[in-house]
Amino acid sequence: MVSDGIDRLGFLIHDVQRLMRKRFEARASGLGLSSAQWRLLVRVAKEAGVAQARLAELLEIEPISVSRLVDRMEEGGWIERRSDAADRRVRMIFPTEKANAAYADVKSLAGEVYEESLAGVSPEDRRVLIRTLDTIVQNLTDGEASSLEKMKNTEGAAK
Amino acid sequence: MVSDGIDRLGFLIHDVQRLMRKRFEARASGLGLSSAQWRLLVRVAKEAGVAQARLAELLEIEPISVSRLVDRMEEGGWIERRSDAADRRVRMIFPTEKANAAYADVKSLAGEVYEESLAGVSPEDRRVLIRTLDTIVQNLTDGEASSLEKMKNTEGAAK
DNA sequence: CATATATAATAAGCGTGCTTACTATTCAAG
DNA sequence: CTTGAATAGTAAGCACGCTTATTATATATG
Repeated sequence: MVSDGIDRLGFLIHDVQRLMRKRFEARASGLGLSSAQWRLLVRVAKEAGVAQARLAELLEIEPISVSRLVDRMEEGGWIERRSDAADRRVRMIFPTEKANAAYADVKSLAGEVYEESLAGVSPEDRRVLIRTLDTIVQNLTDGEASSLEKMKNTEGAAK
Repeated sequence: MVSDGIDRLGFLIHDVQRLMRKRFEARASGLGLSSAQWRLLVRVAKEAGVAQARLAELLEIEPISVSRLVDRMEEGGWIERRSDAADRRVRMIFPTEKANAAYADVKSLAGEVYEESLAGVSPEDRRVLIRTLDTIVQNLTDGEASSLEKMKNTEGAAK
């Protein structure tokens, strides 16, 4: 019998994800971006001209989900599709000026939400949280989603 | 400036939630239940006859989401709607035999997924994880979700 | 009684994920 | 060259969350 509340882990993760997304969206709605959209925007801002299939890998969602996300972001003027002369199957995705301008805003918004989330949590506990979540991702990625596990260092590496 | 990877918190939470849900659904698909459905099922199993509005509170989702979830679960033979003679606006939700039988299975399935997720994580780190996630939920619930956060005491209250 | 407000549930429509199936294009093998 | 497999992207349709609006019922008040 666990007295740690491990039996609530799924509920907790679910709640935290939902609450964080909700709060972020409340902030970012002024910019006209959803969390899925800004997630994609960050990738495109860092790697202009990336193909949709590559975005699907990076975001770990299905290509069709990228397709429709890109549809709406193109309508919103955030990104631009261009054909690849070398491989005409490919649509290369570029950020617009508007997108590049919003990138910094969106990062500081996210930082605000993270700080609000972690109010009252000690630096040590924060480290344990991040480390443990990393472990969980690894545990659940190994052996199941065999192909895309190690491209994690595209985001948080810069120090 | 954080060097802890706090800037990845949103990504991590998002990934963990998605991976855990995915793995659970892979397991529970044999039972014909999604994670949203088993979440509701747990509540109904524990409190047969609960009203939909109360379920929305407990699950912290909107009444309309409960309504359509219940639609599908009724079709699937998991739950049953009955009218409340005392208040004809109310639909009381009852688990079927099938649901009660599946309840235990679903709990041990969840336990399996939790253990797989936490492989290699020390008991201390597990405690920190749960405690910190609880804190985050509190931090994000206070002050923003103004309408439905603290009405947990509607339980035994004035009738 | 009559009217106004509150509550329970639902309807309509959107965003974002999924699966399955399709077209267009590229590439490898005969 | 032709055939067939693999890849990039899209279409259709479903699940589950949301917001906003509507219907039915209950309750409070003039």
